[in-house]
Amino acid sequence: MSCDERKEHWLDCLKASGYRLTAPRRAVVEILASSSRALNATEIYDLASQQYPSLGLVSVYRTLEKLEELELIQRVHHPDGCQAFIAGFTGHQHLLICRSCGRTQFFEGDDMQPLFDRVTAQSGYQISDHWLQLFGLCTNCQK
Amino acid sequence: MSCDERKEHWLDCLKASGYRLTAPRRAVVEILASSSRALNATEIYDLASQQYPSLGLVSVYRTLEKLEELELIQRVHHPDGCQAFIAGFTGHQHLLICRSCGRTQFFEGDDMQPLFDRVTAQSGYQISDHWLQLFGLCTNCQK
DNA sequence: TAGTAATTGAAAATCATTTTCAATATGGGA
DNA sequence: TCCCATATTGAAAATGATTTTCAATTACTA
Repeated sequence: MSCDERKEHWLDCLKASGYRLTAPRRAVVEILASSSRALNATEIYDLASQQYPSLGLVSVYRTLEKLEELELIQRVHHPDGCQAFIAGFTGHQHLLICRSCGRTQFFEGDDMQPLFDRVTAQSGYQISDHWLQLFGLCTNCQK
Repeated sequence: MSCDERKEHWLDCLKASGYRLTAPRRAVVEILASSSRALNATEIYDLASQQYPSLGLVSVYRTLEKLEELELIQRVHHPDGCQAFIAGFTGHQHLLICRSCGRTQFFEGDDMQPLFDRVTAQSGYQISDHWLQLFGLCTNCQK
């Protein structure tokens, strides 16, 4: 899915959920759908303001709220600050984050089920959700 | 390691790193070393104030900073708010957190190395750190 | 025990987020 | 196409968490 396709998909989802397609929402979607690193509200505001100067920071927060509710974006928790968001198009995914440039991508080949089963057997917990992120240096930043 | 042993261990570590053992630090260590759920600065402040009323919230923040630096505690990121801390005595560990009561424990039996190797092969990233948390219901809260 | 430097708590400053509210703009229906 | 109900907006104020500043205090070494 290209950035443009993703953007259209997000706008479709917003609309399908009864939300109006407004200029502030388009501006936020535009930025976040095409970012390869997690951005927080202020960063999105700064970037989107360049194209749409009258944008308010509050609208960024409100749009993030809706995109998260629709599971179109997910929260990224860095070891220190949190509250950044990255696009994710099939609900929950596992992240691989570059410590140096912030580039973020998803990875596969990780079936967590065997681990969940082992932990359930050991602890008795009923596991409903999980959270996995890897940090490192991307190929560019290793040079 | 019992709570008391953990507490003594933390105080030893602080001392060994050149930090002074003061009443506010003892109060924070007392609370956090014996908590089975992650607590944030305010929660620690409220609990510790009961025993040591003149404690300042700022000292809680400063003590958390040092305990984290010494890797005696680790940050817990809930899907929503973050910034809570839990005791962890061998550096980084994987958490299992009850969504209902907040009880937090560590789990084992999860060798992440094969996964890291697969992801490295696929992505070229040099993986240096990771972050794994499971959420669910503990045996008590399933009733 | 004395002296000094680390540490303290209160207050102010800062920063992120949420709430309030009157003005505006979207999109369904005439 | 135009109207209108109402969702949405941005500004400002309120809130909440964290950090900084600073003079007073305290821990610990010599």
